[in-house]
This record gives sequence, structure tokens and C-alpha cells, in this order.
Amino acid sequence: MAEGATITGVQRRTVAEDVYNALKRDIITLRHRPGASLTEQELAGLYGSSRVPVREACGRLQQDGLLTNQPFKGYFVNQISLNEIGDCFDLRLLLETYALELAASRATTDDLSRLEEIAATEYTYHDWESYADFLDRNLEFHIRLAELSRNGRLVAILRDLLGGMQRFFFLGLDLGDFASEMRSEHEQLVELLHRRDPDNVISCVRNQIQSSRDRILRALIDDRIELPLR
Amino acid sequence: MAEGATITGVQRRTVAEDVYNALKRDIITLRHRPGASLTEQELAGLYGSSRVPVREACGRLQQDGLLTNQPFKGYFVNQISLNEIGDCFDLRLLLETYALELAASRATTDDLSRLEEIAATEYTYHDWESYADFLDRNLEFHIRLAELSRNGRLVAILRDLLGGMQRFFFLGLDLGDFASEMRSEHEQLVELLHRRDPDNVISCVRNQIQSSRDRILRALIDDRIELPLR
DNA sequence: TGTATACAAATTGTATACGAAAAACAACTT
DNA sequence: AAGTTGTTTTTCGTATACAATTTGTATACA
Repeated sequence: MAEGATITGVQRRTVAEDVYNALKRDIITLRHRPGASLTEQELAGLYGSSRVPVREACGRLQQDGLLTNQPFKGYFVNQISLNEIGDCFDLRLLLETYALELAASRATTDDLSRLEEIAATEYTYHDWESYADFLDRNLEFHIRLAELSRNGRLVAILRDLLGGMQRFFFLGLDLGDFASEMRSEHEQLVELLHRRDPDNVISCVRNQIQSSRDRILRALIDDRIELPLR
Repeated sequence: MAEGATITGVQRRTVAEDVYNALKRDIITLRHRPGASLTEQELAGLYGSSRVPVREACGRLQQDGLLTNQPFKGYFVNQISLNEIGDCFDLRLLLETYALELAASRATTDDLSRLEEIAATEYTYHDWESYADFLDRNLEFHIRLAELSRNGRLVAILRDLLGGMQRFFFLGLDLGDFASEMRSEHEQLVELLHRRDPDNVISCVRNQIQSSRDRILRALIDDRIELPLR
């Protein structure tokens, strides 16, 4: 869901879709800074389309929690606040552990094999271009993981939540080279699922989420970006 | 969030907003049956606007999980499946108990007083028109309750989830006269929050959600609507 | 100087027209 | 009768033009 025009999984190339992806990426990679003001006209110029596809893209980004519309003033890139980061991570913990609890009992060996293939994803430290790609694949991994819960609505919610958090994750990546660390975290999770070890799966994902949160908070404290404290 | 054009809480009347609300209500009250096919043109005619606001409305309803778009075929009202009902209720249990857990420790006496005012909402048995209004106010109550958690993202998720479940709730209402029962359930919850009794708050809401689920499943078994079994 | 008012500018909201892509259908071939 | 091809119809996607609404500004007046 929230994936635009789809034909049973195949995505049609539409201008609105392109604008959505491009704009989203630019927000996530902080090319558009939190608080920045963007008008439809401006965006239409920037991304080479008319205002109609821009409107559609902005509408979706509003639901993604990345943009806010102020009538007759324009769109504004949502601020990143410590509160919001905390809220999101609390929810991520709640929902992702729940998903894995279900997955541990419902996933087949086949499912897990398929998952292994995309667990192996890394990025190149200091290569900003690779960050965005990594974030996409990392998101896909977590979504596939969630899909093992066999609860479609849960997957949709997690997709939205994690999608909205990509911007946070981006902050954490440049802080240090965690590429291989994160990769082995992925593989460890799949391994534990293979062993049908629900308790350890839960505590494992819990630790991973905590360390992800810590990475990001450390990046913020390192003054990598100025942000409102509440 | 997900509330269309807003000026600090005040909602502007826009055609797209009207179409969204009207169409949503018609889907929730089953005026558009699950599986029904709707084209943009058709909807524009039905709701007296051009296709542009219809597109926007349908886009939002897709994210709400009420519509699906099949390119070049039209929009289709999503089916109601037992699986989906189960999934949604599982999530509701998880998220709403979590929200109340937070609320129990974070809500002020003032918050609770304000909540009491909207807890008292009923519907008139067999008066279908009153059902939709009741569902709206009931949703508002649960959202306000969730807001006491002070986790804005959680509120947004619950708004989407419960919003998408309105159609299920609708089914349950006509099964019997639960108006006063639901009202006292609301009041009981607020009462327990007042007493700062977290454990009982949780078990209370758990019971209420269970009985809500049972009502709906009973309505379905009573063959009130034909639906796919998986 | 302060305030009210009228006007101009900026921005979004909506309708409409046109084009592209897919689906539905019919005619044709084998 | 089945499959294939070509045409028509349907439906969506996009650009553009215009209307509605708000904001900001300048001006007149007290």
C-alpha cells in the first residue's frame, strides 16, 4: 500500500510517481532541510513537471509525515525533534517485536531462505549516494521480515513508520562505518528465526533497535544537525 | 494528520474534502458494497465535482485501505475478509493497550475531564443515519484517549487503523442495541484512568476490544453480509 | 503615529481539454 | 471453433487556464 499505481506488483512509470520518489529521497537525504519552504510551483520547476503530479506527490508525503501544508503559504519540510524520534522508536520497538513474535511461529523455511538473499546489503562509508540506496534495501529487508507475520495491516503500518524514519537513519549512517555491523545484525536475525528461537529473536531485535536509536541520538548530539529540542 | 487542508485545527471547506468525507461515509455505511467498481468519472458525477478532487479523495481512501486502484479499470471497494478483521483487531489490541498504558501515567486530571464530555455518545437502534454520526464521535473518543499517550505518531497510526475499521463497526451496530452499553464502557474507562489504576485500565480496554470483536464476528455469522471466507 | 481600507501579489483549488495507455470487442484467418 | 489482429472504447495521467482565498503592502485618514 502507499505505493502509487500498481499492477499486481509491477509499477507503472508515471510522472507523479517519479516526483514522489525524487522528492522523498531529497527530503530523506536532507537535500531539503527540515523547516524548508516549498511551493507547488517551485517543485514543479525543480522536478520538471506541472503542478498536478506535484500535488499528488506532496499529498502522499504529507501522509508519510515528511511534509506539512500551510494553506496559501506552501509546504514545509517537517522538523526533526527529539520527541518525535523517541516516539517513533518506541513504536518501532512495539510493532517490530510483535511482528517478529508472529513471524517466529508463522514463517516457513522457504520464507527465511528468500529473506537471506536481501539481508546482505551494505553501504560505502562517506559515499552519500550509496546511503540512499542502502536505506531503500534496508527498508525492504525490514518489510519482508514484517511480512512473515502474515498480518498485512501490520506490514502497511510498519512500512509507513519505517519510511518516515528513513531521515533519522540517514543521520546515523554518516556517523561511522556501521555497514558490516548492520549486515551481520540482519543475518543474525534470520539465523535465529531459522532456529525457531522466539525469545532470542525478540531480544535480538530489541537490542538492534536500541543500538539504532543510540546511533542516531549520538549523531544528533555530535551536532551534525541543528534541531529544535522539543 | 491525514485531515486535509487545515489551518491550526480549523478545517477549510474544499470540494476534495467534501468528496472525501462523502465517499468515505458511503463506503463505511456500505452504500458502496465491498467489491463494487467505481470510476473517477462516475464518482465525479455522483458527488457533483470534476475529476480532480475525486482523484485526491480516492488517493486518500486508498491509503485508508478502503479502496484499491486497478489501472484502467477503476477503483474497487476493498473486500471485508475475516482475516483482515482479525488482523485489525490484533493490532488494535496491541496499540490501544499501549496507548492507555502511557496515558495512565501521563494524563492530567484536566485531560480526563475534557474526555468525559465526549464519552457520552449513543446511537438510535435501527436508525441507520445515526450510526454514521455515532461512529464519528466514537472514533473521536478513542483518538482523544490515544492523545493522552502524548505520542503523536501513535495517535496518527491509531486514527488510520480505527478509521479503516469503521466499516466493521458499522456491521456490529445493527445487530442489537449496544448504545448504552458502549457508552458505559467509555465512562468506565475514564473512571479507571481517574483512579490511576493502570492494570485495571488495561484489562478493561482489553475486554472492551474483545467484546467489540465478538459483536462484529457475530454479525457476520448472522449472515448480515456475504463475504469471502479468507 | 497608528489604524483602517483598498489593492496587488502569491498560492492553492478546480475545471476542462487533450493525449496516452490499456482493455474490450469485432472481424478475420486458420 | 480457436486464436490472432486491428479498431473502438474506456479510463487514466498531465498540462494549462482560471477562480478563490489569503497575505502583504501601500495609502488615506484620524
